[in-house]
Amino acid sequence: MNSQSENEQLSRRSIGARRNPASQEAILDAAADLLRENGIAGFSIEAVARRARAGKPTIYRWWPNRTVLMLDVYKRFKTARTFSDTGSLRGDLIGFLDNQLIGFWRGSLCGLVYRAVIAEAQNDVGAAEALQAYQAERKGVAVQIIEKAKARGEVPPQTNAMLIIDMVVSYAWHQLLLGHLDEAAGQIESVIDTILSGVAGYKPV
Amino acid sequence: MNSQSENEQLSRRSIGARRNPASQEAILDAAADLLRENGIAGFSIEAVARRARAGKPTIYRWWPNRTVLMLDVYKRFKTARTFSDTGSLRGDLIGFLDNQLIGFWRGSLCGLVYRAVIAEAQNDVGAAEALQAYQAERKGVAVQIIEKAKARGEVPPQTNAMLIIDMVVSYAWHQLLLGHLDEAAGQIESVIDTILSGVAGYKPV
Amino acid sequence: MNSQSENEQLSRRSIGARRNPASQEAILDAAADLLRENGIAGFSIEAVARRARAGKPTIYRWWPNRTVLMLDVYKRFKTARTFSDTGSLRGDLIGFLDNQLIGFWRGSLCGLVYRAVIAEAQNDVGAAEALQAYQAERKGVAVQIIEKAKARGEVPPQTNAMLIIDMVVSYAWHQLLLGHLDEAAGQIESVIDTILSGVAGYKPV
Amino acid sequence: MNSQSENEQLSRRSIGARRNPASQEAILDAAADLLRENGIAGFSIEAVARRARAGKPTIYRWWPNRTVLMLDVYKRFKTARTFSDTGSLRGDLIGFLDNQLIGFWRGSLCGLVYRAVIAEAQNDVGAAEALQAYQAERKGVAVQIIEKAKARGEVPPQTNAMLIIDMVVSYAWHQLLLGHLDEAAGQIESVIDTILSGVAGYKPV
DNA sequence: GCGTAACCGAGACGGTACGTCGGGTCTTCCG
DNA sequence: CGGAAGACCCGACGTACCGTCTCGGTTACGC
Repeated sequence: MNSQSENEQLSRRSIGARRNPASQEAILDAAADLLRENGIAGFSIEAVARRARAGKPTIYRWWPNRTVLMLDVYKRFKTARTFSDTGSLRGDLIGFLDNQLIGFWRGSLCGLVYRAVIAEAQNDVGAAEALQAYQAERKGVAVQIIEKAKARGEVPPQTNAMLIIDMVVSYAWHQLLLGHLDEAAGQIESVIDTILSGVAGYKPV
Repeated sequence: MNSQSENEQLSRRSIGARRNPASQEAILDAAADLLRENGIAGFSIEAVARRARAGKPTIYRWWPNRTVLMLDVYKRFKTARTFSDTGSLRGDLIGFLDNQLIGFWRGSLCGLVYRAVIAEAQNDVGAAEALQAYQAERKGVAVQIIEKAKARGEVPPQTNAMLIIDMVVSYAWHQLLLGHLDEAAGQIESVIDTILSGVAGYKPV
Repeated sequence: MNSQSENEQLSRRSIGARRNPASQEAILDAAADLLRENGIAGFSIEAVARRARAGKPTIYRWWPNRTVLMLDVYKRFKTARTFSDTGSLRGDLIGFLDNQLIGFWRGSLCGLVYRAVIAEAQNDVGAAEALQAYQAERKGVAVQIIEKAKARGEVPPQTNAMLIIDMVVSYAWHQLLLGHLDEAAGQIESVIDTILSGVAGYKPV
Repeated sequence: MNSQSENEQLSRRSIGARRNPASQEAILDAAADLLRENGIAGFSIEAVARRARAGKPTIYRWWPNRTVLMLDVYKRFKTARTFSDTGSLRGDLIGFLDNQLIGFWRGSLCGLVYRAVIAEAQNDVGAAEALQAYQAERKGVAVQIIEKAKARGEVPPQTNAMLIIDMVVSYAWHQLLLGHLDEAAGQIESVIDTILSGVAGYKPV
């Protein structure tokens, strides 16, 4: 990934009064590399600039703070993860929890990055807003899963779609933040079944 | 709370070769005050030492890092929250989610502190372990709710108790970290009902 | 002075393959204004370009560095200060020290500009050379005062004209650089008299 | 001079709640070295910190700005330059202009440093005040030369002592700032003679 | 009379330095 | 020995300018 950025070495000047894509690439590459190598602790604007052979102002020009930069790194890896429409609500939710959340985070750098973003959002107001906006957009997409199920008659129209999505995402976040993604991967079906059908054999007193 | 620490003002020297409780109190007070006033951003060992009129080494002597200090602040407020045994699994879980998690975090400084702790745990290995341990202990207690329900015959013996607790806690964490505790307070019953009974009217295709 | 530059506002493009006088005026105006308003500290190529609505390369194209630009601002104000030939060496030197140096610097922006130029010349070789050249030329003119006195027989032919001019200019510089121009204004005659006639009543032991 | 600071290499921690002389030495050494090697241009707080293996805050703790630091470097070299009392005003002034000013600046790093200080004082108010104070103190000492001459009856009591000192110092500054110290060294006697006795053979018209 | 060369504004680029804040370590001094 | 005090090195923060570069557009001149 960064082989390209590394062999361009020492020449990446201005290309006029507009954003230089090569610089942006190099910065995102450097940010990703740093996260991969040293984790969140090794990530700082200073270090990214050094690594990318970019000036700090160039970074601050385009990303107001490190959270937004991290989110950009995140989005960069989140390449076209399409919904695999399985035709059933259960299948779709399992696919969502696996492909878009737990499995996706396990299989790439993204889990690490997302942890950092969430952590950052707890300290910084701007970061919180950026994460908020990103969450809203992602959940808006996921809600469509429920809406399709409503159209099919799998769930009643008055079902609180957002609550269901919230519960699915919540579980994934929790496991991510505790570093339990591997264990969680084995629970995916159980989680979805519980949300859809409740605790098996539950008999209220 | 900090009235005591404020009127002792300028004199709190050593009391001999043992831990000075007044200093510990003053430090915890100062930490809590800072969190209350400026949020997580205003919290630093430096600031706590200034506020508490304590030396930094005094803090480092007793708390290895800021995470542990935060956790201590948290525990200090978490005064004897007893389980209100309602006699039903639904009631107990609602009480758990409300009294021990969402409602508890909303009504005090603790939500803020816990957000900071979780954030810290994403960057720092020691912090992660401390949080891990705390989580395990708390969940161990919560699992008893399910076990009691098993004893009553409300749920079958093979029910995965930890998974249910995980889902409840997950939801609370997620809302906490997104700053949605107020909205979440109105969803408590729906969440528990969904976990126990599933989505109302769900008919698999 | 800058009324013209201000009402041309937003349109000053290229006028072909030659220097645009309007731009040069605007840049010099902006430089002068900045010096007037914020002093030397507020003067930077960046700020001049912003103020003049000019591109930085336009400035660098015509002035190799800020010192030369400052010197141009200085020369711009130094409008036709003619020697008032008083017929006596004393009168001429007083006129020189007053009209061309101390009084001139006090009464206009030029004192400020010249301070900046001298300061710049201490750091930058190019600036030093520019100042050097300017000094040589100005002193060459001033030396004529002495030469005229020689022709009149006021001073012997072997008199070191440059040394006298140096001493006069030195005094002015020193007071300028220490910000003592106002106090120095009252000493002008004493200085010239001392240089010409020595300390009154001096009797070597 | 810096051999000591260089071979202590990597160990210079805190020595408790008080100023560490070793650090101060290392910082002043580094500052002097940088000025010696690269001139004023190579002098920056950043570079001094790097060179001295000191933290920037350590420098800012003790020197509010670079001017004060430069002045400290200057004073450090200005070791006990005693007045050589020659018994005559002419001899004393020549000694002052040579030993304390022109000759002193030529023979050491101090000329360079002083140029930098003067330049700095043109841009920065704090620097100007520091230089002002230093000047006042130095001139106060120099004025004693004239006072002794008054006591001897060499000059009348009403002689403006400060003006004479000002003229001597002015000449030195001017030559320093123009980089003409070498040429000026040959003019020392002429300058003092002119100040004391005036232009030889001057006959007012 | 038309291409082209130099100018113009704009602003991004890699850098250096600024002055500040906090982290975690160390030492001294007092009680 | 405990605790305050605070200095130490370190590194990151976010900002200001530096001087260079490329752009797209605009004349005026020379072939």
